[in-house]
Amino acid sequence: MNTLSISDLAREFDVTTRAIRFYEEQGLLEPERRGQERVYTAKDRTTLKLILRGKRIGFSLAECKELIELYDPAGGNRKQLNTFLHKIAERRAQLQQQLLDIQHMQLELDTAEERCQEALSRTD
Amino acid sequence: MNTLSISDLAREFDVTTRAIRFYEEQGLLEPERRGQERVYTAKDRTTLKLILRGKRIGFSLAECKELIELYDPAGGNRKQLNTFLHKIAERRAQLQQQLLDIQHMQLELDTAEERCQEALSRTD
DNA sequence: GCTTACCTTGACGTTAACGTAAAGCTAAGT
DNA sequence: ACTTAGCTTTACGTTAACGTCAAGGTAAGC
Repeated sequence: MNTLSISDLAREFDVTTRAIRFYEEQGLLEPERRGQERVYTAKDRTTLKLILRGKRIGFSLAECKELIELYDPAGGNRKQLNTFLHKIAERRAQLQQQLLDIQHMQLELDTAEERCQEALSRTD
Repeated sequence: MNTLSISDLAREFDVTTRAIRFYEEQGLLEPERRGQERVYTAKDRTTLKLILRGKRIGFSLAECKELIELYDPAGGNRKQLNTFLHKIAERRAQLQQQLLDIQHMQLELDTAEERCQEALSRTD
């Protein structure tokens, strides 16, 4: 029986136990109980991984929840799947824009650095 | 005299006038006044563009302010420039991770979609 | 039996980035 | 004179995602 405690999970993914309980409170996780302690399985661990991945991409917890529910009930609802594929497409577009923005800034910072170094060299 | 009103700017960049005033309140913008009305120049417009670009990348307003100050005083401080190049590097790494995360999800959603379509085809 | 470590719930606090009235000035059109 | 449109400041409200006590239960080791 490969089960995990809440702090096992917290350590592994570098989040606080408070955060994990919060995800449960929001309905993203439902671990079993041994007495009143939470017991996490490999599936819960996968779910948490999904949550954190979703967050990194910029999804809200509510959106992460939708994402998770997409995997659970053996795929009942086709419409939700499409709306979510749409959301992912949006994120990709946003990522593309971010890439452009960063490249833009990089260029401007490069010239700023040049000006700065020129000014410094004149001080010598 | 190519000057802009606050709602000109708001329209052009699709932000509210409240947001623009907030940026000023936080010290990111300092437009001139005609009477008590704000008057924006092309330079202010560029600054706002920088702010919004910074935000898209994920910088906080405080960080955006640092960014702006990098261009202003004819480049005085070498140290700040380096710390900011560092921050940009961090954002690029984060972007890379986001790309990976999105690819990951895309794969998983692809298989989820397959399962879903299988299930649907069996219903026929 | 006492300490230590880890777990629980409950509830209030926090931060960023604005939203949203409230209350009023001003210039333009009718 | 009246309405409309756009501008102003002041100030309280909002949302997400936790942080941070408070107060206590439990199991292990000495």
